Amino acid sequence: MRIRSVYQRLYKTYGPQQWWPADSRFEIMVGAVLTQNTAWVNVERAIANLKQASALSTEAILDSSHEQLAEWIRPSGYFNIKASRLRNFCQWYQQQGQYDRLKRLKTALLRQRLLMVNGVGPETADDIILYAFARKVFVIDAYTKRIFSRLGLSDPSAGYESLRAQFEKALSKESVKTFNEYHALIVVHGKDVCKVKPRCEQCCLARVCQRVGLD
DNA sequence: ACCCAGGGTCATA
DNA sequence: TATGACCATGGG
Repeated sequence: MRIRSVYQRLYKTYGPQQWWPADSRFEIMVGAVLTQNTAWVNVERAIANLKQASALSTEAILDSSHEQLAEWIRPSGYFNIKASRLRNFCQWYQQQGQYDRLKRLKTALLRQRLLMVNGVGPETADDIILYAFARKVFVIDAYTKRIFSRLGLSDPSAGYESLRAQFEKALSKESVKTFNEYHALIVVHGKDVCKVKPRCEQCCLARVCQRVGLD
């Protein structure tokens, strides 16, 4: 499996990323929702607003009005829809008994429950499961699809679940720490190897291969 | 001015 | 099942 050798190369080149950047598990979960299709620096501003208002908790978020919540998270974009999603998530989190209760669930069941929340899709759920619950799920994002498809290691038309299964099989003997670092390395340095989305297949492929050390 | 960022939902075919 | 529209801010 070359999925493992790509990891070795990335880790050796860039070192540990120490993810997820947050002060608490709840902050990770909030960040996972707010970062949907959004630059992280904007999420940081939104989270800073919540902290300054002492609103980074399920209670404060559930007690606030839609307008107030939307105003706090405005810098992260899509603020109306994300205000609803955050509220949905907090309702669910409260109802499920928060971390201490949820941590008892097996990974597959935890994932299934997370996906029931309107506003939490596969990637957001897996961010939460991996970084807040420290379970071995591999988060598939746009860079992962792009890079591995250009390396010829995955089918370009492969869906989320299929890719996830492929990675999790290849990394089944690895630790949670490896899952953690691998996704972080792809997100932080993925744009390094392939800056633009468009199709400079040749140059992108060449750069990816060079960085990652495959022929 | 244009493109994109640590996506997801819903309607349509 | 697979696209497309939509959400919306901020940096390059």
